[in-house]
Amino acid sequence: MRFSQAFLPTVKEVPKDAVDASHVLLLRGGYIRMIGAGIYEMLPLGQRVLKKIIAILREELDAAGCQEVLMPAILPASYFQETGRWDVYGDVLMRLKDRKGGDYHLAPTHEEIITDMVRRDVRSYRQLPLNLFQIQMKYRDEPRPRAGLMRCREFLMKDAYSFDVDDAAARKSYATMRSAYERIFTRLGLDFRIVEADSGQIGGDTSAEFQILAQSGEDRIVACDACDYAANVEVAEARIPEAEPPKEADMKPRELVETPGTKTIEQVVAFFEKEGFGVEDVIKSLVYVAPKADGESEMVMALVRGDHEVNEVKLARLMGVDEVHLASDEDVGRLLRTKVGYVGPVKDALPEGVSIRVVADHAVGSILNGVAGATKTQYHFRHVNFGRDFDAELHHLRQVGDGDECPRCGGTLHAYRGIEGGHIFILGTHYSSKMNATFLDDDGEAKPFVMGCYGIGVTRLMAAAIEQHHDDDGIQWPLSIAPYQVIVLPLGNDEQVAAKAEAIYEGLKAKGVEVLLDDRAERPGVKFKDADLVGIPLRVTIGNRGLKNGVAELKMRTGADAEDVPMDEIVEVVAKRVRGE
RNA sequence: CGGGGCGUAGCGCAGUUUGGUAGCGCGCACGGUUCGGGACCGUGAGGUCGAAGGUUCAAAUCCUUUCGCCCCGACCA
Repeated sequence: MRFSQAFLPTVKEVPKDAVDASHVLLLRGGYIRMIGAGIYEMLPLGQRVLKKIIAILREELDAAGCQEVLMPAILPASYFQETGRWDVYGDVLMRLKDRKGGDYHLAPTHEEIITDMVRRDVRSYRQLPLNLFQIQMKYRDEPRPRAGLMRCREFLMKDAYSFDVDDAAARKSYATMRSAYERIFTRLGLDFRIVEADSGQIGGDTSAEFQILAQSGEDRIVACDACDYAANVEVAEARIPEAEPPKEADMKPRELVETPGTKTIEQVVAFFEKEGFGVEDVIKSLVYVAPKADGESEMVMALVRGDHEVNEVKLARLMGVDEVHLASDEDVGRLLRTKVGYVGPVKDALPEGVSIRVVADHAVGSILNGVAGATKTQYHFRHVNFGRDFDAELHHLRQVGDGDECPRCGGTLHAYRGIEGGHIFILGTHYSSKMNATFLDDDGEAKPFVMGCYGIGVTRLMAAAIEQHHDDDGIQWPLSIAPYQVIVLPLGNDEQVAAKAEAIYEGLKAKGVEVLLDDRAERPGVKFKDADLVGIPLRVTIGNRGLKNGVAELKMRTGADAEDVPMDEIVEVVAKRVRGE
């Protein structure tokens, strides 16, 4: 492609609304343009990158035995009504009506449709296993689209769905997809971790996220430095340190202390620190509301050490609900007759007749002579002990963080930020049983398909790759997904230089290399800046200087230095480099 | 949904407090000089100031309503 003919509008100034590196560089580099919140156009360069990613996906999925299908983006409401997601999805679903007033929506994901597709035509175990995938736009009215392609309302997604006869077979499909994903992410040039994760609304018991490590990632994960344990902090566990429970003999008498103006842990610590108490002596008591499916809700008191945070996903699992949220000041006042900030678990201090479930993190069980709220506004207790002063169910309840011990091997966990690039699930019969999708097994019985689903956010990967591969000057595409592999820069207006560049351009094209020739009548500085911004992996520069010595300059986008290559070898050298030789 | 910010030329912004002929930089077009890290000089095109209503002799500027975008939080296969 000739730069002079390319629709490749690069921009010098940073667009006002872009913050993250990938967003800024995709806009500046002429890859995408925004049309509305979370809605983008792909310009030619962006489309080329997408096609590269898609090609890798297709190759690896085909190799894994998957078959590609295409499903409608616009769906009648009936399918999501069958599984209840018409209601569950709430405002995230882009709903619309046709001229007759019928309910439709844009597909945020396709489990129902694929299940329907399979139940129509698959009747026998002999037709299984089956793994179907699609690559297409999906639609979610996100509460907050952000960061360019990172979180969009319309986004390109690859989803695969497996159908098996039983759990064992489903696990096999899952394992196959897991290794296919490892190959895919590796080929995309991404530094990633496979982490244990919460399955969320989609259901199912086994799932893993493919997290792309990046400072700007929305997710927080931990990974062990000694074994391959890695998990999203939502579900991460840490080894419980072998701590002696407090001995009766060491317990001091509990005392009520007036502590005005100490609503936060920080204030409590400041108040008690001259007496030798630290933040790890404080018992943080938080009241949560767990809304049950039947509309009722239960209150629960969750205890963690002062320097720890409650893991709300784990708390919700513990309570058997989808989610929990902190109780409002009013809720707390009504139940415990105290202000938020002075809540505590001490039994004797709770208002008469009040009973509340109390759950605590293991670390709370081993605090000796701790500090806790007195369930009385402006008061705390000192010398509070588990067992003597309060009871609680001990669980893994806190958020795991950097420096915690690995639950598997005792190694050290490190914290990272990640971008969720893929998520694979074993769904079981969650959808198939609701939708009465069954096959006849070899014993002659009708059984629901055992399903799995496997998603990759294609447009998001494009952004994630940039988050991981850029510098101050621009993008540094991995060779496997770069829009062009090589950019040829003739400098100055020397006709011989132009002719030489032309020859190299043609030579590379003839060898199947994807080349961009910057034949614009621009000054050298402009061409260099644009080449760096756009992020083409290999750069061949031809100038007067080199021409005199019979050499072209070859530079990797990621490298610091350029090397001189004899003019008559440059095509072959570059072609080899592109082939990875 | 809560908090904050912003809509003025293709892009980035000033002008709004204190109403009075809409400006700057980049980009774009033309001419000239220049040519290895976003050159310089000259000329020029380009704006119903997000939209609607109101106040006023007069509104980018004041008032009301409304739409959109960004950031933080809540939320999120």
